[in-house]
Amino acid sequence: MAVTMHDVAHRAGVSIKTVSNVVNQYPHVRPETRRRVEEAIAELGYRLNTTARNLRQGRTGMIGLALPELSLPYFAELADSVMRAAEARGVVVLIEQTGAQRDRELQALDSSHRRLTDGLLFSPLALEPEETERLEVDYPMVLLGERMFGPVDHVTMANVEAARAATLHLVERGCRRIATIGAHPGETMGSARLRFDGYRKALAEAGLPFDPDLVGDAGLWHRSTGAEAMTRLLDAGVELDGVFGMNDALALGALHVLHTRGVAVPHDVAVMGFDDVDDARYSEPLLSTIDPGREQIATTAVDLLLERIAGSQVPPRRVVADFEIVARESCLLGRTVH
Amino acid sequence: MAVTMHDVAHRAGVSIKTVSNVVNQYPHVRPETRRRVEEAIAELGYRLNTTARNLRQGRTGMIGLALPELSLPYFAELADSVMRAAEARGVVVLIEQTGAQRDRELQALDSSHRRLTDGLLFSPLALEPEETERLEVDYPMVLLGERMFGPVDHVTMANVEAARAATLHLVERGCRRIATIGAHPGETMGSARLRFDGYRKALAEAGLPFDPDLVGDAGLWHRSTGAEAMTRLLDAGVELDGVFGMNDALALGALHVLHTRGVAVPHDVAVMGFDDVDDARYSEPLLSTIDPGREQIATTAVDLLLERIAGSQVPPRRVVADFEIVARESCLLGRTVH
DNA sequence: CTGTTAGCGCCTTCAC
DNA sequence: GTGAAGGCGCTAACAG
Repeated sequence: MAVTMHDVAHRAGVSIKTVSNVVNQYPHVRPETRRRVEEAIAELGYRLNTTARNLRQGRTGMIGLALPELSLPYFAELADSVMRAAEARGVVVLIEQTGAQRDRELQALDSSHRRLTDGLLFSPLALEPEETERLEVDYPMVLLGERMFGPVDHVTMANVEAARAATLHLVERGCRRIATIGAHPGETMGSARLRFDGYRKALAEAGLPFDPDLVGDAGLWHRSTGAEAMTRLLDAGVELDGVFGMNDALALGALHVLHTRGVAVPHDVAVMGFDDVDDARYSEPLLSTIDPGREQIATTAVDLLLERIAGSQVPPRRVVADFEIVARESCLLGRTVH
Repeated sequence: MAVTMHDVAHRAGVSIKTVSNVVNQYPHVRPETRRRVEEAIAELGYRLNTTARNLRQGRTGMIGLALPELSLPYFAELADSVMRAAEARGVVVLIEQTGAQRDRELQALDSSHRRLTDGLLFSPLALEPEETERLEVDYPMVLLGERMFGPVDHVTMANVEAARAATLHLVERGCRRIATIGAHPGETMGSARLRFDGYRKALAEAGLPFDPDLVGDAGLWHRSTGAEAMTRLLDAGVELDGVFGMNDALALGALHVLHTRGVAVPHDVAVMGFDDVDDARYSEPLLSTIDPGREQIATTAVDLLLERIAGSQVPPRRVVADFEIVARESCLLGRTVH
């Protein structure tokens, strides 16, 4: 069977408690004793039994991460960041996919995984704002994303501000007819609505008129839907010199179409995305975009959750991550007609 | 504190063992007793403590999945399939990223996660074939991918055969000058080499000459590198009427360039990818590709691993998944000059 | 600084 | 068909 602390203690000629002290970095152990124990550990190939520790301590050392889909680049990269942040703090992440389906999101709140984790990072996409009471669960939880505002900690992007900044960035580069792609008409919250609001805000501030003809709807935020929306705009003959894609996939789809149609980017049309997904570093031309602070979101969310797990009872907090404009080729300066 | 079996037993007026029997679907429980226990469970909101069960049973009910990166679409979708397969079998998946770095791959073999999992599904990308002895670990493991052939169970794609089939598919559609993109010159194993071998095999069978000018190298298998390779081929003025991308990202990058250059797909050039990634369903035109049997790979790998965990001592097995040609628009028939 | 004791919540063994 | 006892490997509390 597996080597236990008992075996190590026996071998090192100490008690089991001393072994525990060494393993747990308890400071008051005589160096000589510590050495003997460490030697025994090495010789026996001992490895701590996490399950036993967890049972004893009443925690599992794991946190859950429930997200729509790993195959959506933003979430894959978010998962990456969360795992890194968690690792740095000594906890392990258990990922769960909800497929952005309402019932599976509800299920995640009550799945068997909840018995295996000390808390949950929850990124819902389908739950409705009216269902916030479902978020009143009896375990620590931190919400990610824009979707809900229940009585729990919440880490979110500066959607409005960042979209505004992206649009203004295009204005500063000389754009006067700026289209946006990815709108969800009728939506009252959620990223599409918030980013659209930021876009309009920027136009207003810049003294540019809002033109509904410059708005490209796109339900799913994929390359293909971005390409379709861009195609519709071009086919409609709308005059434009800038495009703000509400995420990078949409913007990349738009870039693709512009290329195909012989529209020079950034010379004729400048393009901004949103998310700073890995792909944006590999496009032609390189896509300018918004870094929404994914790292910060991940580390903050993990920290808030760990505080709750540690027993913090402060009122629900709301953290908005810092964003940054990532200026690349697709909206280089110097494109303006002087 | 949490509700325990003891509480339930007390409430139902039975012993703790009876509760355990009910919870574990033990058949010989009087219906009346079962009902009483189930009632008590519901009333108290009892949930089994998995940690305690795991400690007692000496297993964790979790399996590890170590893969290069979730942000690579193929692996994100593989993770998805593995999680589904595992769920159906009542086990939970713990994902770990290695970044395709040799040291982190080695680390994964010995990380703290190993104490939390009953076994490991390991998909290395950087380890060298000479290092197969590192795979002789003291826990159940199943290898995924082409990279290594150590003394462990291995589930792999039919790389050579599928690449051959993809290339022949282009031949059947009338292609005579078929380029391939994604080659890794000098590689002796790994997907790039195997798929290249399949490509050459198909050419030979079809009686077509192999022309080194039709081979586009690409170290990383991204859209951008695919686009670059395609650009180099076109710029070199090589005559071609078909392209086999060694994965979908490469093929999608090539599609993009062909579009930009005004080359009609599939009319002038037919294109095949490999992997059947989600994106292939959203491109313009839709990308024909190879479904390498990801679902089958996932379910088989999970099954093999669970057999090992259950104690199976049979010699290492090697399973090659079935593949399928997914014919979409990018290589439609009727493009041939008759 | 180190040893002893007593469980964490569950399942297995063996009675009854 | 059900109950009682013991222990999985570890750590918290308290001695010494």
